[in-house]
Amino acid sequence: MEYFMVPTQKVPSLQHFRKTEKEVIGGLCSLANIPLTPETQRDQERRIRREIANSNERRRMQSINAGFQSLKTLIPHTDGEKLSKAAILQQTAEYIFSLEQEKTRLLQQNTQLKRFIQELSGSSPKRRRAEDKDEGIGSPDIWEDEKAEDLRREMIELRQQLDKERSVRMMLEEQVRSLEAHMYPEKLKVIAQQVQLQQQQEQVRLLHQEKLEREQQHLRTQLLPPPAPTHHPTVIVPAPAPPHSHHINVVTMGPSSVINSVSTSRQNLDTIVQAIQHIEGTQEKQELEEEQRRAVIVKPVRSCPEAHTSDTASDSEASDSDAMDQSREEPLGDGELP
DNA sequence: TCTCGAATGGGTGTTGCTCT
DNA sequence: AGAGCAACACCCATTCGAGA
Repeated sequence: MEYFMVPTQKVPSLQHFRKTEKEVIGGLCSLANIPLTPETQRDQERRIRREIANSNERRRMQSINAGFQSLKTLIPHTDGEKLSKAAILQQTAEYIFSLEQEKTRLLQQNTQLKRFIQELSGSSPKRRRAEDKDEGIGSPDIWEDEKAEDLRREMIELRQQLDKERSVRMMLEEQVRSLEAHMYPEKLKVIAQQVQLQQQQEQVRLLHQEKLEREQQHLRTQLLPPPAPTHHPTVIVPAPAPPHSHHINVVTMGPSSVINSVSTSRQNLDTIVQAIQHIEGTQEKQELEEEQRRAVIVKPVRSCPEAHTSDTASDSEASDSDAMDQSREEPLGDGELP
């Protein structure tokens, strides 16, 4: 209200106005030879008060009109368009309403863009959680996304661990072979070479199978169309565990288990010991120990839940890798970049 | 003293009718 | 069809009295 008030300094002071009015009225009365009786004096004062009130009312109306003009400049309208006071009020209300709707729309857009940026930059779930909390816009979709993100990260960690274990295994096997060459006589070497050959064949088969896997996966990713981007949460459902194969003759290294890594190295040592025992003619005892050894080696593999992601050369490998691929690909499906 | 609502009068545009 | 006119509606400014 005060904002639109007419500046008071431009308006003459009330006392001055009243004094001037009195003087003017008195002068007019004297000019018209009208006697200044008490009644006429009261009428004059009453009229003067009325005039003052009217003047104030005019100023008030002027301030109201100034406010309407200010509103008119704020609302969208064509130049020269005539707008009544009622129209100004109605259009102002409509304009404010549309601005509020626009604000809501922009806020939603901002939220979506922020989420998209977070997915692109791969920010940590904790940070995202904190940011969402700050905005107060947390939704179940975000929590599902975070679950998927966690699973994906866990999968990557397992992969890295697998690579590390593989390198350790190769190193240990190399050490065993060098020790073997130094320690054992020529007779043992033949047997050791046989065992080694068997292991190499096994490794070749492993590598071949891995290669096939990769090719299949590559084909799947090429043939399957990328999932349409959606804001629905992607829930990763673990693939059903394949039936455990009982091919215990082939003992290979589990991909993501330290236990399996140790078992394979131990297997190599056992194989050498077995060869020595074979030379010493303890054939029956060796077979007994062989049975025990296999039991020891196989048990941890079968009991370990991570065996599902194993790269063993068993029949269940394809299913395992499928499960792995499924859980690896799904988080990427929801418009997420690798 | 200020604010507010009602009443009033003037200006302007629209509409319906009549007349030419 | 177009001009003229009365009625009407709308908007606005002003006045006035009541009340906080």
